[in-house]
Amino acid sequence: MADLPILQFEEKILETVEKNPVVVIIGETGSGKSTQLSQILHRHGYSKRGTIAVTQPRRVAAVSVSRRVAHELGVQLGSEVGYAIRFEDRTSDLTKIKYLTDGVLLRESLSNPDLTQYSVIILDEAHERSLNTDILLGLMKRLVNSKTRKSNLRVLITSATLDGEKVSKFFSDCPVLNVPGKLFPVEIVYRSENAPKSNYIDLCLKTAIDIHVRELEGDILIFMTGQDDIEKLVTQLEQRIQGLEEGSVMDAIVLPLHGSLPPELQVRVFSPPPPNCRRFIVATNVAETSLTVDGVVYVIDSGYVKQRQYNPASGMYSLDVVPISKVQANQRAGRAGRTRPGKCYRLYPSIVYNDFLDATVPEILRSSLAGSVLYLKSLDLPDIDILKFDFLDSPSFESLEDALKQLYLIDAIDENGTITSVGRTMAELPLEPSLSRTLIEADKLGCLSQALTVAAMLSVETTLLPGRSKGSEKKRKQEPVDLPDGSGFGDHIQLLQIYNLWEETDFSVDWCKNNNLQVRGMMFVKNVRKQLAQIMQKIADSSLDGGRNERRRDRQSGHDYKNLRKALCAGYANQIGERMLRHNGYRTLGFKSQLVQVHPSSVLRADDDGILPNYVIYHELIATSRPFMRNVCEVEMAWVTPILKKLQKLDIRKLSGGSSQCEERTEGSRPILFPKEVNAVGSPEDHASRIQAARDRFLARKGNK
DNA sequence: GAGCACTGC
Repeated sequence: MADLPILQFEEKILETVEKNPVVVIIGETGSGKSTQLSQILHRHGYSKRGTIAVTQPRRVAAVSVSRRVAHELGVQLGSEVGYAIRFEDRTSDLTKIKYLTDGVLLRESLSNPDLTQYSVIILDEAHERSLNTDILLGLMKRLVNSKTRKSNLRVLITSATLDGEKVSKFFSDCPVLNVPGKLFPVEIVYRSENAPKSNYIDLCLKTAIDIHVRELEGDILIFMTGQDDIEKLVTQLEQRIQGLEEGSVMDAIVLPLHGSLPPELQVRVFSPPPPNCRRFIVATNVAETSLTVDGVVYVIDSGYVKQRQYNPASGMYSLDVVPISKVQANQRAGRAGRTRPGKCYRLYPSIVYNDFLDATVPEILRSSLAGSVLYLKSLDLPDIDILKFDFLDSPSFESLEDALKQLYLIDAIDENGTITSVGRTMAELPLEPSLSRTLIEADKLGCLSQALTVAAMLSVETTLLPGRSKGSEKKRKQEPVDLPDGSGFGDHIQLLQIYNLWEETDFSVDWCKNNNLQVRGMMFVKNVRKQLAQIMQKIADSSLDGGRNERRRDRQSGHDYKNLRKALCAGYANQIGERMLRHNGYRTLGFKSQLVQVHPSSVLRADDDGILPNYVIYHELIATSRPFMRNVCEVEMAWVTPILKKLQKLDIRKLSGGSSQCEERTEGSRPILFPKEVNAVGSPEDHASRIQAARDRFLARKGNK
């Protein structure tokens, strides 16, 4: 600890923080910023008039860093030093340094907008630009300029080299302090411009084998885009390694590493290799920030990453392979220099690197903003127009208006854009707006218990069902599992039935395993459901122990889950599909109609003539090979009609509080015009150009600083 | 008849 670079800057940091409400700290990896900044301020009395908060984008980081700090200070975790993450608050009245996820801090500011309990707020890893961090940045700016909060708040923001100036500018040119890191030098090897074009998996393979044959010992970390490519490369690497002449090179093992890998296989990368054996770790960007693998000396960087993007014009998500940013490329390279000098092989020429964006396009420019806009509306910030909220990178009008329309259709805001009482209740729930609206409706219709289960299952859905790797596919076919089928009504109902069966086994771990369900995922669902139930308890009309009655009612009414489906229809009023005549394609209803299909993984059942229901609600639209509705549920026309009437009344001018499109809006000194016609299109073909346009806007703004 | 990177309340 004594030799951490940041400690040499203690005086300078204190002096700067003393004089300035906001300070940006550029701290490279190994600088010790995450553990030391809070302690420096604590030592010098900043914790006397309030707690020092340090936010982290990830739960594991909040826990592990606070543990380190408690250890360094020689105190019990949970006393002077503690942490707070969802489901776990290990702080007490004694706590002076509190590590928390940025999501938890956002929840806290919902009940105490001035955050008066804190004397200092440190936003750590702000350069990752998570959606939550970006909203916090905007809130912090209001807070330090606020006249109501007199208590002298200090805000520290840690960022990456390439982005510090921008953050400083956002906070009225606040000072920027540079703290060097403690990484070993990493030699960067670019691909030659004249090298022949080649498939990137082949390139990875060739480069990795070259390193193995020519270079000294040390593990190799290879950054790929996804599970498929990883599996292909792993197989090919294993074959090539077997083909090498025995004794000519050291032994080698190849390990895949990605998010959907079962935890027990993930941890393999943390156990050291046998002696005289090189490890090839083939990873997605989990290995960039979330997981740190020791022993890596060589990094191979494909230059690509898979990113999820939202297109507000079509309401559709897509998952695209895009070039990484310079910040990301440097982060990847840094993984080679943690224990000794290393090498990073970039599979692209340096001119390609120079063309990368400085920083990754922030999440706030790539997401549906309904939840965030509802959150901001519920804060009741004085004199605030949501379309003019001061973001570090403002989302497009189109994206904000899309959010407003969605919120209007599910009754969270009225026709003037004002938050409703339903909307306020929704904001209290840690769910996406469609699901929180479903819970409120379900409460009215007497099926809250069921809706709680569906909402909980859907909010962890991705980690739940078995991986789709070929191995497990085979396994599943050999011993077919007997999961319920949603009685033909669709996926929401299936999720409910699965949970109910699990509950009947008294939440048995073995039952999960036998049915190919991820144990940790299911446990998380149970926790989420409990948390949601507690929040609903405070506001619910009906009592919650009615779960059994609900089920009995459903049995009596022939298992049609009518009330639940009706509640879902209210929650997903902005996500309804109407079947086309004579075939099973659907058209989405709403302000931007799309032609879509039910995702093949759905359990929605066709009738005897092979015809699907006339109306369905869907959880999300995802464009892969074609536009699909994922997670659908049958609804009835009678429930849809009133929604269509409401849709016709929609007036975006009123909704956005008078500021319609085409209004001039200044950003810095340069006015930006948003032409009306951008909203008129929305076919999937537009999508690529739309993402490009978003990137261009982002670049233009950066160039304008 | 397709398949999805990573987080978080």
